[in-house]
Amino acid sequence: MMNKTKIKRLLLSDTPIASLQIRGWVRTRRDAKTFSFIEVNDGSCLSGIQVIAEDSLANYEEVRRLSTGSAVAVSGELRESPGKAQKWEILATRIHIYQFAPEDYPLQKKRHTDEFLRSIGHLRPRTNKYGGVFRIRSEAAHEIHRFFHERDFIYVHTPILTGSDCEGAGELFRATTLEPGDHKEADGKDPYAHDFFGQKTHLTVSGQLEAEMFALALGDVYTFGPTFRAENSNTRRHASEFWMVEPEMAFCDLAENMAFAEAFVRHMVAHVLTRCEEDVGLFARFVDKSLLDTLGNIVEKPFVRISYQAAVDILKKSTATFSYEISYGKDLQTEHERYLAETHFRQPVIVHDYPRQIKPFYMRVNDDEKTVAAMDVIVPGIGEIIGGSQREERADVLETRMAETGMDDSSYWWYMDSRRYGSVPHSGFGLGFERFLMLVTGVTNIRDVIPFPRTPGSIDF
RNA sequence: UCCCCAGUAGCUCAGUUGGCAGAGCAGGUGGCUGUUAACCACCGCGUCCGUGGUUCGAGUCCGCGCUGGGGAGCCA
Repeated sequence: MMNKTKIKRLLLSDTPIASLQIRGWVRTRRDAKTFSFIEVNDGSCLSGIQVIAEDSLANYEEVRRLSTGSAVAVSGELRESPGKAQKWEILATRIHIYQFAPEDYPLQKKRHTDEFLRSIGHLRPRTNKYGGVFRIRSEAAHEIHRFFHERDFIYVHTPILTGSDCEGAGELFRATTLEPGDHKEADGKDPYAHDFFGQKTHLTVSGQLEAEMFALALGDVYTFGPTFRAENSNTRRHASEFWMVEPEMAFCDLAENMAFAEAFVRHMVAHVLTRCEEDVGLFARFVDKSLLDTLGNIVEKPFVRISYQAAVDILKKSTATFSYEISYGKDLQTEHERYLAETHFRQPVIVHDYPRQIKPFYMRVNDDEKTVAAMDVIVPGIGEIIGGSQREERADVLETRMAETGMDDSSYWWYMDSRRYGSVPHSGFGLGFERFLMLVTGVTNIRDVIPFPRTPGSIDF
């Protein structure tokens, strides 16, 4: 059996090839008098390759019936194409048909709406746009690991199942083997005593606290995996299951943290621009005309850095009208963040040093006692893509903060321990992987950068 | 969870003051052609989201529900 060749490799060839085989799916077929043009795509890249099927083929009558979506193996010769639109084509010597796609194949040779394609999520990766999204997703995921590995970060697999009652970020999904009725316990005892882990258990909302423990042992670490939020968020920027990249660095303060976050985002954008050029080109042409400008801007210009106080001052002075009042001590609203990144600065902005009362317990209290060493990276079009902070390393201050934010510190004894035995300044952040993908593709709905998205009321496929 | 918009052929949509359900694409047949979102001719294609109401008559107006989308909140 002849080995199959990926179309991606063939298109890069600088010489004809006498004999090869490709396997893929028919995108379109056009008939000429004595032969047929078949465009075959195998998913390895955006482009397909043009196959010339002459009427001398043994099964030419069948070949002429090949429809969009049909699966084939084509053996033949790679030769220069006399046509204008492509350099190479394959002159077929044999076409094996795995299966015809019948006429009710939902994907046509035309533009479909994203809404329709979501309803056929099992087929949409066969389209140009979604093939591109998921090739870019794969390339970016791979590069994240390479980026950290190159910088001597240790990759930590933090748990998906957690016993922490509250990790300080959002609503949690319950994980249980109990049946719904079993949760009632007549004698007033903890109903979860009989559950699988003997206590209330949830899906993780962040690997940060566990990552901190490893940073305080291994220096620089990161996690990259799924996280779950049971929030009833119905927006194009939220999903119930999404992936986060969370570096955590010992001996690192907020300024170093911000510098690292910026370097990370810029590296990733630059990498996608060069390594996924063809797919990014598709998005720049059909999805977001300003995509290349936006991404070039991110790669070339340093991010703006302003304190929360300065951001509030800018917003107060601005002539723009906001539906939410802006005042010191209140969190920035989406409209405020968008104004900063899209109207005022027109480039990514890092806002830092937020009021302590609007931020979680683990963020380090600054010397002014009023603010914490937090930072958010806001990018045009997406909003917040990174949230991070320097962590509170002082045990007594941390205890105060936990009390202040109404947390039960008994379940965090292990977290507190890390502040008793060789505690050091350390920092980290979380990058929403899907939001990054929205940024580099121009895709405006998070459901369209996740293979099988989970959102409130929707868990098909 | 709140506010707004939408749901008509396989897909994308039009459908006027309420009066016989339409087009393009896809599919089928034939023609033409080193074509490339091919082209030309002909053919078929409907639970007008569901439900109740108003009316001589509802795709169209009204109530309720379902689904999808956008915005907000929450957040990454």
